[in-house]
Amino acid sequence: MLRLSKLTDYAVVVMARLARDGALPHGQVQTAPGLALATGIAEPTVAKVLKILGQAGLVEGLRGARGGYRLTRPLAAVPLSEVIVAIDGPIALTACVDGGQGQCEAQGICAVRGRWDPVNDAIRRALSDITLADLAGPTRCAPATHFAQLVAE
Amino acid sequence: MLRLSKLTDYAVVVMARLARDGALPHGQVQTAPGLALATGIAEPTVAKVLKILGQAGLVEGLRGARGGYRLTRPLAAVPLSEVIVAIDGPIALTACVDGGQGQCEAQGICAVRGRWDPVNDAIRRALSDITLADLAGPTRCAPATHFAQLVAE
DNA sequence: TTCAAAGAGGACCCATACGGTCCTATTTAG
DNA sequence: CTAAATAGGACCGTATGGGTCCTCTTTGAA
Repeated sequence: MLRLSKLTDYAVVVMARLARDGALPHGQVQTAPGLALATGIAEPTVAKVLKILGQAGLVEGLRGARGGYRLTRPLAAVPLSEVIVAIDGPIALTACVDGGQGQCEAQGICAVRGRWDPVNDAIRRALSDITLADLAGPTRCAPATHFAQLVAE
Repeated sequence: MLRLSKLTDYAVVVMARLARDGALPHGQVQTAPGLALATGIAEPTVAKVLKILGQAGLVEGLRGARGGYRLTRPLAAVPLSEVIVAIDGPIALTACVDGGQGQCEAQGICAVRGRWDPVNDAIRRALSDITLADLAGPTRCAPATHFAQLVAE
């Protein structure tokens, strides 16, 4: 089954939740424990995902008390491919295209050598054309600057 | 790293080799040991791949002495997606789209529920538009009905 | 008629990768 | 000064899949 890792799935859910709760660029922040509660994902896992997303620059972490995370870009500006690369690493369907380092032992007789590139490009293109906004759908709630929105959870 | 299984990679190589050596529909057959030698892939692994491809109807196995395998369709009529499905199973990037059976524990609060379908469709479309002929490249040798072609290997 | 060569169909083992957890250090608001 | 939160690791158990092997069936040829 060609599938992406669970962590990537979690990352999409978490980022969608950040947007929904108003943790937009230069907005308020959302804590990892809070996101865990809101998404139903275990808290250490949420923390791990957010740390990785932070290293990739997709979210911004504010340390200290009253710290938390917020997006660095609106969801519509984040292609899905970028999240996958951040969590899973480069998108390359076969090992033999990862640069010249891992020399394939059968390269002398391999009939398809170098021909996977169009396939990888097609996949990357498909995943780049979809943004997290497409996955998250319309934000049902206005940015939760209203207290009523918060307690309604 | 979003990648397909090694077995799928092997399958493409083996099928490309079948075509190259003239094991076309209604043509001569090619044995698993012979293909292993020709491709550099271990013989039990080649046999395993061919058995799976046979179940999927992508190759035809002829039993008995002088038996072997041949393609059931020319490479240009085999989309890459079909090989991936045969070896890896259905193409679905996340678990939550595999029908209703594996109910996601967070389905009540999941913000992206049901929105992965366009992503999966895009991937499937990209992989369906590429045929094995694209991956194998031009067949350098004419179908090996000439004995000279065979011994030249 | 017998034998050898080849596919069909499983069962099985093991290494790797990944999910998941936890620990410690650092930062910062109150 | 303390509590709350992120940052950055280390660590472990399990599940998946790659790879091998064994047995049975089929079939051409001696």
